[in-house]
Amino acid sequence: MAEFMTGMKRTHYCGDLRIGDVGKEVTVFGWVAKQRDLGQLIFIDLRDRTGIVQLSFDDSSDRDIFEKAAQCRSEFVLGAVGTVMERSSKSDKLATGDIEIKVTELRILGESETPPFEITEDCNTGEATRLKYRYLDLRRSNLQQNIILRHKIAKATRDYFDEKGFIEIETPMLIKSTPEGARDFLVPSRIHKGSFYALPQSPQIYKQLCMVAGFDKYMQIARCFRDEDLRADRQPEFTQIDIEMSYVDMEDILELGEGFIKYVFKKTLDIDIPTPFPRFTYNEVMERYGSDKPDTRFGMELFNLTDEVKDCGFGVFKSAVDGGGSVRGITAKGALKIYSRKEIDKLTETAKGIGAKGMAWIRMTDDSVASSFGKFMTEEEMNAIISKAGAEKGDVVFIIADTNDTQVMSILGALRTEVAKRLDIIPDGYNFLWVVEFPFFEFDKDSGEWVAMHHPFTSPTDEALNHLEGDKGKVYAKAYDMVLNGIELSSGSIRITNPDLQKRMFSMLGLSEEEAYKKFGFLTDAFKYGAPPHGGMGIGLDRLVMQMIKAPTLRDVVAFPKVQNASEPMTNAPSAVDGEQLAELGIDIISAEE
RNA sequence: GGCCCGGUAGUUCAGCUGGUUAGAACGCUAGCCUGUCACGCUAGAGGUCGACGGUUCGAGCCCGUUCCGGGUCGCCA
Repeated sequence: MAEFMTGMKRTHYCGDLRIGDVGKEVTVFGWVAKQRDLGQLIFIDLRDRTGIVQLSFDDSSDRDIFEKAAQCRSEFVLGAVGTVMERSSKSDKLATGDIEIKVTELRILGESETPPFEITEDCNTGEATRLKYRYLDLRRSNLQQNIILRHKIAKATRDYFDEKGFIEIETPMLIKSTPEGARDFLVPSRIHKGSFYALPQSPQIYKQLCMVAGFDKYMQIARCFRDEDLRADRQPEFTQIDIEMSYVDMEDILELGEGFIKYVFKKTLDIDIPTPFPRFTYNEVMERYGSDKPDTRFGMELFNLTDEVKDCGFGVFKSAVDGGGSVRGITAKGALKIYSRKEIDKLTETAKGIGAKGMAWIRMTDDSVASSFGKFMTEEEMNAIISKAGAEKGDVVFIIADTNDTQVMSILGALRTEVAKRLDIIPDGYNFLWVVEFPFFEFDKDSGEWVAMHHPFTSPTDEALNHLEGDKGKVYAKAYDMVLNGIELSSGSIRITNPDLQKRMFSMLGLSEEEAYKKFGFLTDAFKYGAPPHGGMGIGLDRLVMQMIKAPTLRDVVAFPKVQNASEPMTNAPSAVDGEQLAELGIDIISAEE
């Protein structure tokens, strides 16, 4: 039977006790991490969020306490009063290894069934089981440290922006659905049957209205929701450090963002991040890394073979070039041993999986140049390719050709990361960079139309204003992404505040004036009453924490995450609700899709 | 929705070409043990081999379907 803690008051956390505390009478609380019963001597490792301290029990002192200690099992909750003693045999594995508590009063405050997995730092139990018992998983010190670091980062974030004069403003969670971009999570209204709120994908519109309202500098650690499929770095609900400020241009925001990163890394990890961050245009990162969020911790940059092969005898290359596309490649240095023919075939399959029609290759062995297409090439052509590739003995070259240039680059971008992981050549470190000058429009091959790459309030560059209605492929946006080690950490833009320009943008996006007003009228109306120029950004807090501690997945930095099918294994959300609840909301029928 | 990987004791895994009673380690239970700290020793309990169906004299293993988990593509303005 569990006992009451009446009269006990904690004097110390377990992990805080040191040799200097010897002789003190202390009271500690925690969980039994381990009990070792040696017959007439019992040790209990007691754990709380700060660490572990050893309790010792001696048969020759108090018989009742000793028997109680013998009953203790893993994860029992204990309260213990005792004297801090220097250990006769010390442990260098614990921070508290020099001391132990000789217990004079012991209470079992909560018993525990045998837990479904051991609560240890190096627990290798499958994630599914751990997520089902997330509250136990979270007892593990490494996960606790993650969550505590997250708290510190959030605290540092508020401190930084507070110092810079930002005001944290809460924006609503129940908002109007605007079906652009990601899918909204919908919330039915009881009072307005048949109508729905949406959960915010970001506080975008409200923070812009805060600028119109005159708050000048806004920030919020804001929860955001997107009803899209999950990834290791994507959860349907996530937290964004959301920022907006008035009377700024892009430079001001980038500087603020860099300052923020520098501050947070220094405050929480004591790491110096050099600023300013390198800056690349969108076109440059695509050409060099095949990605709009490149990992620059390693090289293996893309090269362009279009000129070298435009007249060659290899039909695949030639027709790609003739069709308006390109032929590009990457060179994997010293990869010959790893990329056997069999491994190349596997990589080809990977490439096909991400949209490649095929993959050409060259293996630079000691005495020959083996390739999948050599027989179609003259020696000069082959030499030109090898020279452009910078390939030497021991290297393997991968080449992709397609009539779609962007496709070629992004496939190689994906292969570049894949190969680097396989070769294990990615060094530790934090490589920040900005990607700027994003194209405003993207040509959608399926529909044959130009579609916006950003939300419709993103400002085009000053230069683009002159030819907005001209070549859409040449219009660039005042948009910027902060990238860290191949992950998009932050995205932002300078907004349109000029009603005429906004009208032009809506019409270019194929939105009629009526439609635009229906969807965003409240914002464009607001801009009629004096809108300061403004811009901002949203920094993914979860991704930032994940990168800072080098966690492989977001689930390691979110206390109660969702799994791949968007459910929550502990509570089994989402779940069916009863008919009465639905009726009250005016939702009578749920029609099955199939 | 597509593709890839996985599911055997509480946990992590092994299980040969389909063949007798499905194993190991840790954990758990009981007993012994005065300086352990991955305590040690002895004994023991613990299994719908994810589920359903099929092939077979015989299925953990082969086939089909399905469920669950992970990754990824689509998707994420």
